[in-house]
Amino acid sequence: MPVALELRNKTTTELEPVPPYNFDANLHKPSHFPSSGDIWEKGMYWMTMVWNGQELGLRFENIGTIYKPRVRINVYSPDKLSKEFIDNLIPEIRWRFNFELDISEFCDKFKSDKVLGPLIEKWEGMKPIAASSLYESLVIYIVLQNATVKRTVQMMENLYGNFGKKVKFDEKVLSSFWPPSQIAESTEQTLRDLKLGYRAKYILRISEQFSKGEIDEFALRQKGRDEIKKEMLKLYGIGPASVEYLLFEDFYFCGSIEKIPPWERKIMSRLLFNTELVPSEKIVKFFRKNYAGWEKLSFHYIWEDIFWKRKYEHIEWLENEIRL
DNA sequence: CATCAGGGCCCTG
DNA sequence: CAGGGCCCTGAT
Repeated sequence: MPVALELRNKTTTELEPVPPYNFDANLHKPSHFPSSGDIWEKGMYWMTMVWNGQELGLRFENIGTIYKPRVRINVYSPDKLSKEFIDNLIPEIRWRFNFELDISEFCDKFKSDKVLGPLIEKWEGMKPIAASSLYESLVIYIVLQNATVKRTVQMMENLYGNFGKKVKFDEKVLSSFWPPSQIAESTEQTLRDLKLGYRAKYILRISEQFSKGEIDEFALRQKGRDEIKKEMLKLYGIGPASVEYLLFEDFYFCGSIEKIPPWERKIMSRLLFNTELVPSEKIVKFFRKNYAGWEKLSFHYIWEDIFWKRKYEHIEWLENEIRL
């Protein structure tokens, strides 16, 4: 493992997300698998980012409240960054951490709801957060496929170790992503040796497409849900389950649920119906009936809440559903 | 020891 | 449109 790249230069800025914005519930998603690419503590968040081919370290500090949100952001880099670079970076950060989306209507509408009310009380201002580039998200969804958490983590860390870099900033050493070309110039066998299995082909092809500039993430952000869905399904290795994640977590569409993965189905059956396993349609209908227009975001509140609980207390039945 | 499912997707018939 | 095959790993 090579020594970490030192990011000695620091640029600081302060930004104001659209309220309500819940710093901790947005910068940390306890349901996600652990990664060496970021660290969360209450009120503070560190992560790596590659922007215009430049490795960066980001540190977010909460200096506001839910209703008057304000975030201090340190951008760490090997050398001093130009004003142009920073001016370019800021809107991207605003997008990736979903500073712009206004969910006040959702919070107001359901704050007295029997199920959502108490959760909005706790997590008001929680939204979907991409944090990653589209390319990086696609890689993540591919290593999630047909794998347990442990295996996903293994694949992800193998990729970081082989193609990514370690960067050091603010006393933290974190893994940073690689540019798509890095994998595009690699081989399927190299990826298979990293234990990616049949996913090797998917990641290779998608890396090639991104490296050739065939996918314009910024243009996609301007398009509607159905068009994005159609475009993403064209990608080799991206099917309905991955698209379901993409539409919500990366493009921030908070409505309609179309597909529920098996483990989410089990956990939701338990939470909503106190039954071992109900049909997916029943869960979909529940959300459509009660939270039309906000189905996915509602799901998200229920989902992350149980994983927040899991951080601090042992939940026997849940442990049995999460295969490590 | 063998078998199998797991936070899917592709390909074939 | 259903179903087999695919990588790897740990559980049985």
